Amino acid sequence: MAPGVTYDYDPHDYPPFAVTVDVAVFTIRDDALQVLLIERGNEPYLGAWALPGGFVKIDEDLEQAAARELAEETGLRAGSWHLEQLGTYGAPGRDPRMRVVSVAYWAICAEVPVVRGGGDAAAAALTPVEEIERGRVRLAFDHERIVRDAVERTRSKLEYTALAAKFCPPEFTIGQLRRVYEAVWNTRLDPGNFQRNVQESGAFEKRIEATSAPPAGSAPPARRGRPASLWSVSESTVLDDRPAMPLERPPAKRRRAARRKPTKDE
Amino acid sequence: MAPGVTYDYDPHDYPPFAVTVDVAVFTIRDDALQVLLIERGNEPYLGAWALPGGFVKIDEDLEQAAARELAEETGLRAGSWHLEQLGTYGAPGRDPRMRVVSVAYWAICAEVPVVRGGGDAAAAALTPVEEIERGRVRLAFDHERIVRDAVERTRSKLEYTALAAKFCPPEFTIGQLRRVYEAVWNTRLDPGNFQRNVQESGAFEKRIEATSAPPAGSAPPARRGRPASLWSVSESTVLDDRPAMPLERPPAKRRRAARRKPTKDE
DNA sequence: CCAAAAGTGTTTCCTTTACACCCATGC
DNA sequence: GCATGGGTGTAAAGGAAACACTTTTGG
Repeated sequence: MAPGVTYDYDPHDYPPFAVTVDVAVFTIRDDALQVLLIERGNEPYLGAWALPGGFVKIDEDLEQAAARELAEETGLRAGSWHLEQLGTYGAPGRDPRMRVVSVAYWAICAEVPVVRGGGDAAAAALTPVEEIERGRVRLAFDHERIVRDAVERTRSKLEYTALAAKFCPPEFTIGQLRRVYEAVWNTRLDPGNFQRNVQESGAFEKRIEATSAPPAGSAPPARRGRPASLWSVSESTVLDDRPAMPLERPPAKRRRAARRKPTKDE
Repeated sequence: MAPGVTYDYDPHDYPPFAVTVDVAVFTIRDDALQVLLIERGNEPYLGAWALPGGFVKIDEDLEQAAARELAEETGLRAGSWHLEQLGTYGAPGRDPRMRVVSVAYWAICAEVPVVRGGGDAAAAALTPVEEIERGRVRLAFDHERIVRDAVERTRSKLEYTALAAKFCPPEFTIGQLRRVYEAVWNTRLDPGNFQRNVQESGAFEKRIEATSAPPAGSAPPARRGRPASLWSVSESTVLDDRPAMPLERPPAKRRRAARRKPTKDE
């Protein structure tokens, strides 16, 4: 549909809506799940924190609009993220100016370069989702609801897909991947069992055998301990889709503290 | 937001969209999952099959609009269904007349009285989803995509919630509930194991102990065999939410044909 | 009587869990 | 050496699947 097209409908029957997209961009930082927020530079809610977003253009696809907002706010280039529709929020009165229907998206990025306000954002910052879940951050519009829904959806999807890999660089160690799950559910997983599960899931494949060679390039800098092999998502894996991950179910039964080795006289 | 409100935005910056809802209404009929379709009485796609739907009113909530369409098309009264948002479909050009963003919903009804065309529907009919999955029915707009997504979502939700009960009357036998799963996945489940799973899930509770009394009222008419107890969803069960159903996972491993009883000399 | 549906009992098998333990590195 | 993270082995516990069997009805 080209710009300049004329509409042949009667506005009385077909009321005009403004359509926006809002994007919840997640990343792992400081071993915690964080979401990108911007400080609003315009009314309403001037000065409040909100999700990045904006109006959909008349000839623009919805996901395209979300990707555009995401790129504007982070400076990242297309394809370096996973972007998916979350749901649509359109209660009358959610925006005091006009009737707005907002299509919410959520995204996973391995890292989010926080850009100083692009567009109408006064500032941008990564915020731990735990802050929001505890109600310690006041968000504009119904964005708290959107963030809560997005977090739930993210956790849900990580349980049965290989999407966790999108929180990591293209090649990663199994330990890095484990730390994603540990951050998202704020829990601890058994490294040995996790190792096996990743290997046997078929969703990942080993790229670089562990070597003593200096891990150059984009590989994670060795810190300590035995060098790890680097893995990536298998060619055939559809990130987005089930069934991928028979990993340890992170949120289900919380792991008990390690038990002492039983004494001989037991 | 009251009718007659004036908008303070510039249509150049905030282009006007038409917003519609489309509803995929599912029910079980003839032991098969079926979806309600209407035959379009207007252009475009005059005469084609489509999902029930229509324009959202300017002061109407999205779910309210979906419920209104559902009630108009089925004659059912509010509350007798489960209605949930599916996703939003808004590619430019999906409607040749104008730029439309459609918020799709899906619903479960225990039974769907097929009403002759309400509104702009020439006719209405239940159609087995298998017909659509096999591409044997041509649908208007992008409604085939919506139906496929809705079916997938329905199957997914039945796996981990107690929503299957919404395909049954308020009180139902465990056998009725099993037949829902069997219809939705077109499979056979072990009656004994299913029985136990329902009882132990905690999501349901027994209402009426099996009796020889004539099953009057809305109770299902006894057909054959031993009378069954009637069950309903437990007070505390949140239908919509996990975790409810550790039932047999219907689509996963397909059940093998029953094996013969091993002979003694085996 | 037989067929069919409801409901219970039981065995077998497979997966998950909770570790123990060895390996390779930095300090 | 010692702490730390990578990676493998394994025994025990728990749960799912298969199916025999009993109960109660209609025809």
